[in-house]
Amino acid sequence: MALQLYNTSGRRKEAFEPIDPANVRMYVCGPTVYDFAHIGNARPVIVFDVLFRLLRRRYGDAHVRYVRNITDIDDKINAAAKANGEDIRTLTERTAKAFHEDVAALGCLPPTVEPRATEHIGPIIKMIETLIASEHAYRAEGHVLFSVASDPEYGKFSGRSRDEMIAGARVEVAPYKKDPGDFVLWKPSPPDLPGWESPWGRGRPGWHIECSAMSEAHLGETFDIHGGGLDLIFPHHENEIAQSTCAHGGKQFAHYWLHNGFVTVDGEKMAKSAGNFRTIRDVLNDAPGEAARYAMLMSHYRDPLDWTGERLEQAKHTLDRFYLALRDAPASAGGGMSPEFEAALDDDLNTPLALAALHELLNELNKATTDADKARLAGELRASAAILGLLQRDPNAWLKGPTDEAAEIEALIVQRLDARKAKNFAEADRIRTELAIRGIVLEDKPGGKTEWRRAV
RNA sequence: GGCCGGAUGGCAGAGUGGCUAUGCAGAGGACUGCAAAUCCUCGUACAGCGGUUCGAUUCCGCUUCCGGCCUCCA
Repeated sequence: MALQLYNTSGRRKEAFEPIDPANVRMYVCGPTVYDFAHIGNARPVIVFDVLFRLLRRRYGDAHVRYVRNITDIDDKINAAAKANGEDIRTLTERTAKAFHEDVAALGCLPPTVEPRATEHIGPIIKMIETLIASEHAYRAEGHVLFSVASDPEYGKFSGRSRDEMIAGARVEVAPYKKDPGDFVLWKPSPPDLPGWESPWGRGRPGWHIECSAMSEAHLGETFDIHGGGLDLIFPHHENEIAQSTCAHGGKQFAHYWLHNGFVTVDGEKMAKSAGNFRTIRDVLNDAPGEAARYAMLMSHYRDPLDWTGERLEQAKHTLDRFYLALRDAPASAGGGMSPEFEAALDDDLNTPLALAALHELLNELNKATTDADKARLAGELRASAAILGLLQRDPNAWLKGPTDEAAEIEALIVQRLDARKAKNFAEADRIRTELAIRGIVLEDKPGGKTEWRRAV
């Protein structure tokens, strides 16, 4: 079955067909690096990582080009640097590094290219010049603005008319704008803030133009998939489309637009003022990244997701069950995705249904009686889960966790086995309880062997 | 005010015009010295009101409630 994706442009599922049948190009809006990333930022990174992995499986690793930018020039960055008394460059480097560590812990592959806005000032200026030359942009008091009136298609993507936008505008309109909807492509920058020389004086780019310029630089004028959070539909993506199509003589920008839903925490929108701001770091403190990833994939990417401690616990517990089965299965070579699993992902990345398919495999694996069946099912389970970025670790590493007391635990287990052989069950239970208090769970396997793992 | 998306069992969460996923928690059973893990069985949910239909949780309309966006935002 062919991959179906829900296209925000048109608001329906469509069969995915890349422009070049052999190569896929995808752009996803990345983070603005001014602070630690929160759990809401993690969602698009994980969701599009799953899509990246699925596309790589289909088209080959070398045939999927995934670009995710880093916005390292922005008002919030300037403000945060000032508040910290930190150099701007130091702040963005530090924050970008933290972001990389966080998403790596969540099991996300690095994108093919990770362009930075500050490294694309040349292409940005060039694109703005093109827009001015074709009268889609104009200069006003040191700024360069995009003229929404010059683009009859403006507003179509996000489904709003210009009248509505004006009527609904809740922000004071700068007096130099010809139209209240016009947005900044370039703005002046004072000497104490980052800026670049340009035909319009020293300044810096607006947020929207960065993505248009960087996607063109790394994917060309037209590419296949553009992703991001739901909140970016307007104005960010609407503006990107306007800039890129107008700069490219009306050529279509991205063919498929994918947007992930929002994450709330304990039922409420995350806000520092509400005290429910949850960074990826906070979450990684409570659980392994793989559990957080599983918890994220429990909901369909377009639906809202409420992040709770209970959800994370459940994810952790469920992964224990999978790794328990994998631990006891014979080593398996390769294997493919299960058909049910593949069909679920093909249907607009239905990860909850895909996880259900994984549970079917788990159940079969637990019931399998021959080594051949076990190896086959374990292989299929791992090969399927790999697309979700799950179940790729060594089961014992997952179940036992980092520990330097393994030898001591093993010794106690031997003592307990001796006691059991002597039918001294009181002593055997005493040792088991002692370990339980330390968070160690024992499992007596058939054949007199005892396994241990860390309790959830 | 405008535009969009939701409402499913104790919780999480798919899906479907009739055969009513999956996981967690819970109950009973098998296995076990007892456990743990695993397996088996069980609970019969689709916000409300109308309409279409032989039949609607699924399609249509209205109502209520919730969330997102309306130039900071994943």
